[in-house]
Amino acid sequence: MAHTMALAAGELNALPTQLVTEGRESAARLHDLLIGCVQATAAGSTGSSTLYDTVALAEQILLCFDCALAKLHAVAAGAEEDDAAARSGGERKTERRASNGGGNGGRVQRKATMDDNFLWRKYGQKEIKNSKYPRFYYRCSYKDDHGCPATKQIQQSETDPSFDITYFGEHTCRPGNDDAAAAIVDSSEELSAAQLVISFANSSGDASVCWPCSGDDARIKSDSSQDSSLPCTVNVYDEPIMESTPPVPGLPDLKPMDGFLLDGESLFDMDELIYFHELSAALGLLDRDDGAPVQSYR
DNA sequence: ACCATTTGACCATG
DNA sequence: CATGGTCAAATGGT
Repeated sequence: MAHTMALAAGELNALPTQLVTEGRESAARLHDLLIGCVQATAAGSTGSSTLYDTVALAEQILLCFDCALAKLHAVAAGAEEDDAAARSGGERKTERRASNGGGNGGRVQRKATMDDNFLWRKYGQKEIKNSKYPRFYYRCSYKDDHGCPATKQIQQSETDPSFDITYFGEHTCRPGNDDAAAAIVDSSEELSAAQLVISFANSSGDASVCWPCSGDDARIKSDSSQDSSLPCTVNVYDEPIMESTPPVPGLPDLKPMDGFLLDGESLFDMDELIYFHELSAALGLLDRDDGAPVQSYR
């Protein structure tokens, strides 16, 4: 392997994913070479069962890497929200939101599998009438530092294993205004393409949902352009989808993480690691062929 | 000791 | 008055 260099302390977080990614790429190349051997062998003879076994082994290695990548990212995505709270400063007195209880206009609803990229502090939880699941209330951890008015509400959907996340207000805690906030965004921007492969639960892309200052959100901003203070909702799929993924016949109980990643849309591809159109669709940035509404106003 | 989360109470709205 | 959103003291983790 090529990764025997000393590790910088700052790389400890990102490196496991990078290592696994590169390991997977190496396995993919091995798999390609073996496929080439199989084809060459099959052209002249009946083929070697040992060779087929080797190809199967390579495929299993690939699957292991896929699963490892997905799990790595799942852990990272889960830790991120925890870190969000953990890294925030102390809470002080806060103001009641001006729009509290009062007529919110529209709301943008999106389907996504990623977390956002902000630091949130939970400030409340409420049982909602006629709803099976409680609603959780979060506000931006930088509300105190930057007066950031952004809040979000999370509630598990009653109809599917997703979470409805409704955002209120705009983030004013921009990168550069605060070291911690900048560090978060910087780290997300350093995510490799390979990480994106498995990281539709990743936080980086979703930041644009309610961060009109970032580059990608022009479309979203325009979609909810009536008023930037209007709330928007994101449906986030969680682990249960992954668990519903059927086992792969003939292989150990290792499951491709496609369900976890894209609601069953795609498995990793050796040649094209990033499906930007699918990513965009998953993010609700593009209209989908199936006509499913990915954005709506209420 | 500090800080984030929990949770009951309080407040605003319809 | 019912409901949802927020506050803030209590609690627990590090």
